[in-house]
Amino acid sequence: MGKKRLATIIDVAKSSGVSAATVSRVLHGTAVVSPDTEKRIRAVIKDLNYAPRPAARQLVSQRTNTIGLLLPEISGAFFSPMLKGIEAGVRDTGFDLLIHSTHSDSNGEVPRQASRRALGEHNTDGLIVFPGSIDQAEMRRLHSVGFPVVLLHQAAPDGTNFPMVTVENKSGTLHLINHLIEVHHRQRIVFLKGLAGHEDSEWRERGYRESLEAHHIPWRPDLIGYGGFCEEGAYQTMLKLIEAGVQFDAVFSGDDDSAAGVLSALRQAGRPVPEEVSVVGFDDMPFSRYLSPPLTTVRAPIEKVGLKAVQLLVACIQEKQYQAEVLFPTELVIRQSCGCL
Amino acid sequence: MGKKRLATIIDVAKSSGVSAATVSRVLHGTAVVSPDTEKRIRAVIKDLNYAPRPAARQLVSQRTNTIGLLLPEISGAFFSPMLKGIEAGVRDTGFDLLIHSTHSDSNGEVPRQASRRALGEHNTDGLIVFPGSIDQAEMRRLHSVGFPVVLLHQAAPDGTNFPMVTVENKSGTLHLINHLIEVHHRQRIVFLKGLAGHEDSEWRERGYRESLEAHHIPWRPDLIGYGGFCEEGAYQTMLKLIEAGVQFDAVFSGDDDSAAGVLSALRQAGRPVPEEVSVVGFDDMPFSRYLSPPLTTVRAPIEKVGLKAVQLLVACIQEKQYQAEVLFPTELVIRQSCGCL
DNA sequence: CTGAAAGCGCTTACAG
DNA sequence: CTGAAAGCGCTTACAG
Repeated sequence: MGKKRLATIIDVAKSSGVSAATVSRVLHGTAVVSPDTEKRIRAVIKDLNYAPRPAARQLVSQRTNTIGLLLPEISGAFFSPMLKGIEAGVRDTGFDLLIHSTHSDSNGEVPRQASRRALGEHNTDGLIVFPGSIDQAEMRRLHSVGFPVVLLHQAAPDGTNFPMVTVENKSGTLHLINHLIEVHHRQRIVFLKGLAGHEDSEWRERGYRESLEAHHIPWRPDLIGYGGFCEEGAYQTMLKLIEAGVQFDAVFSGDDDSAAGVLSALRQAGRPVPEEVSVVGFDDMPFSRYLSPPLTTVRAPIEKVGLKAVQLLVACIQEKQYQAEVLFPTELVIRQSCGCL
Repeated sequence: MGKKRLATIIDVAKSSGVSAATVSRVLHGTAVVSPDTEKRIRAVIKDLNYAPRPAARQLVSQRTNTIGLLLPEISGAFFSPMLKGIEAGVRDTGFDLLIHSTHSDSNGEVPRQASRRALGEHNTDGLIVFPGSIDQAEMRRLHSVGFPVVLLHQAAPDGTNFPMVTVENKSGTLHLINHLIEVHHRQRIVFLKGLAGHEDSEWRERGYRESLEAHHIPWRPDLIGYGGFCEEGAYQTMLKLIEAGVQFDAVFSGDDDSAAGVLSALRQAGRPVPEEVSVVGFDDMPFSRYLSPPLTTVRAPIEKVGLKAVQLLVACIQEKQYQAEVLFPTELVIRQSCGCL
């Protein structure tokens, strides 16, 4: 029950009657070892339940074999598949995954200087960075010291050329809005945007505008609202739009989380979907097909984004070739909230 | 742009004209250092962008200052608040968080021997363990070597006394089913369970049975189905029940994820909720209030569970007092899917 | 095929 | 208040 001292490579070496160097060699397959001794050593390793201490390896190899994930906060349905993809990538490549949220602590304190150091060159070999988790100055510093970083759903800031991975937001939205206009003859389409600087939101807004323009539908500022890419924000905004008497026949909520809020507000206001109002989202989350009515949306392969980000980062770390930017294609998923079937 | 060698404590010491020991002292506040030298050292640290290498610290201190999180797979709405709580706890206590999913890799391979070693005594000071991520033999081994572990939503296996944290499943369900029976006069209540061995599911089933018994309602095997605590499983099962002609006037879906599937199936089958069928869930996820109709459910403070788990684990690690078991109270949240309002 | 030795970057008694 | 020295557990040339 008391803590047992962990076996070290020296323990294994002694029990096997060899030197630590030889044990190290069988551990890494880094040199030929006679079959006999190898077998003996492996038996002892198992017997002693020996596992190399990463700390010691890190110190001598100057590599941590660890990837850091930096995020502003953990929330939204989006987060889960993203992490799932990242975790899968990390597992495939044999790296460890260290996670840190730069959000305020549970007492609501803002992060101090110390937290800037939570993840960095001292404890990881590279970083995957969510939008909003570190500022541009830190990104530039990381870039200037040549530290591997890959960006998720955001472009590299000026002065850096970090690779980034995201999804085809603009064309995905374009097809989505085209569908609303061409098939369902919608003309007054609300768009609910995210926070200023939210790049997914910005690209989706561009797709929205381009579709309107292509169909010679005037762009109306009163149809643009803030949804915050979350249920509550979208819900509140829709209630206000309705109360303000804004006329609309469709809503593109920005993403699927907020589509749930939109649907809820419309239901509460007695506006039948899709008969009177079409509602569409973006992402195609697991719950989206189970909304009422089932949500027409754009499928974004978020798990793949996470997986790819790890692969790019590992390529950076290993100084191999890698793509500077990968944009995963998105796909229109037609269900019933738009008015189809 | 090339990789710069990171500053070491020796670099700081030299630039400050002191020894490494003194630098170490100001870093830890572990001894009084003259104000002058301290100020000088701090300036150099900042100037050189020095951060201590955890690997070196770990090696000498024999502590990793990191907590490991072991999970079977990342999915479900449940996961996000749980991780959020864990991350908050870890941040508050100054530990790092290493995450590993024991799920098959992205090629569908089953985990090999190696992955048993992904997280353990060699690279963490303690483990938070999700159900299904490690087997009982490994738990017993961990226990026998005195390694700190806290269990989430599962009881400690025989032969171990690891602390566990979860929520009041049984009484929460009891109140939920009582509400259905007493207020809405439901008599034929479907229960959708999770996988065999899923302890939350088992406790909820007990609460369900106790409520029925207390109201002298016979327990009917044909009303028990498998929902798997996920949208799809619940959806399919409901479709089958309906097709089989099973009579029911309410559904307790097991959790909120599956409630979305139930609602969807019922809608598709043309069974109005809540007029003809009451539907209730468990967890109170962010999306639940936005379902149609808004879901009556039981609020489970999952984020608190995660936070508490970290606190218990840290107490174990620091050999302080800790509770052997913490059960967070749950609370009935009445919305409209049960038939209220 | 194998071992002795140096060294990775830190902390911690031990002296002073 | 401060420094010299040992040592944490490993890997890696260097010899043989």
